[in-house]
Amino acid sequence: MPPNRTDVALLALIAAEPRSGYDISQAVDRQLSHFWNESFGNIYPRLKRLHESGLLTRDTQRQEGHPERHVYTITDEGREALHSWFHDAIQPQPPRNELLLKLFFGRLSPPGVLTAQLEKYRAQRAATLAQLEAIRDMLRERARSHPDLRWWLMTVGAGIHAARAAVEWADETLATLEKPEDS
Amino acid sequence: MPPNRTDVALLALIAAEPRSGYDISQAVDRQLSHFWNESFGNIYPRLKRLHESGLLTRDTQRQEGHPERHVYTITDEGREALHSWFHDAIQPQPPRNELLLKLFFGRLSPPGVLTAQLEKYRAQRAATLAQLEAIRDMLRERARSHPDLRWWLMTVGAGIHAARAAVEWADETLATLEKPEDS
DNA sequence: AAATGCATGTAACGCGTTACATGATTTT
DNA sequence: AAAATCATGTAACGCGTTACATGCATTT
Repeated sequence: MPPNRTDVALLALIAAEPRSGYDISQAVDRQLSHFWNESFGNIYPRLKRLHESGLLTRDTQRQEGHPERHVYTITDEGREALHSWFHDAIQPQPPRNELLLKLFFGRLSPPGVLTAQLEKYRAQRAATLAQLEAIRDMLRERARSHPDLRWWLMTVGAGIHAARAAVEWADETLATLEKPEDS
Repeated sequence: MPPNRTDVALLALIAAEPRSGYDISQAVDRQLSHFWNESFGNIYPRLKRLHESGLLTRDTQRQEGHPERHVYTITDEGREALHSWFHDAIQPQPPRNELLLKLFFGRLSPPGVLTAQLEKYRAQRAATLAQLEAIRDMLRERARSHPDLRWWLMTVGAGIHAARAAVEWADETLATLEKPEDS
């Protein structure tokens, strides 16, 4: 039985360095958020299960005043599972693009509404593009000799290409909407 | 309470023309599959609920030899719900891109594996691109005066832009992987 | 004879989110 | 004094998928 997607994400994060549930949540939000997400209520039970099935070990750190901190480390068995995941075929997530759904049925829409939706979308994607370009530049400067640099640049690059394409498409589409129907 | 995403998709499909559950499943697979999906086991219970809450009417057609066919039509209340959905802000689906997850942790991967994954992805996206371009050309020819043409071309255009960007990114990334680590 | 298509639905399950619950420390 | 941060977890729920269940008509 292939491990589920949350499990492998947790395994990879912990394989890179030992972490607690809280650490993982932070790391996802700070470093993976443009292509991955995990919710609190899912992380903790999953870590528990991974620990129980021997893919992780747990180290409880007691600190005065603070609640206990459970730091997880990957085991050899966990590393094996991680390695086989890298080989596994990628399971594409079923597409659900609500903007495209609205556009497809655009004829049924009240006039003007979809133009507004598209403009908002365009703005969001342009903002993402700028943000990712800034991250890319920052990485090239400050992480010049980090062993993960090339891998990080790849994922940022994916976001940049996608965002750029989205902005171009939105502009093209908005231009079409301005023209009369019989163009 | 805003209707859920499956409900609005069903409403839109039925607003465009009255359909049965089976018809909907077909239409989704044939026309929306590159940006939307619906599963059988979800469509039927949802239609039932939409009917019960008055957004759809149901017309039962009996045919000899065949099981009954339940054709749904949208009501005024349903049309209202649909209109307000067009105004609603788009709920972005939380990102989960497994390929990027693998790449981000690429340093932990057995050598060569990610190159193979990327090549496969590149091939898939290139195939999608060709397919969408064919659909676009076909639409421009055969649906020249269809009132939905412009809307359909927009969604196809989104797919084309996205696929093209994906192929370009994959090529760029594969080129990086061929170079030695210290490039 | 077997496979495919038409046609409808239910049951069980997995996954993940949101809200709930708690409480100290540090910053504003 | 209030808000944010650190830190862990549980409970309830919603959503959607897969598998189950049925059966005729048509095509191969």
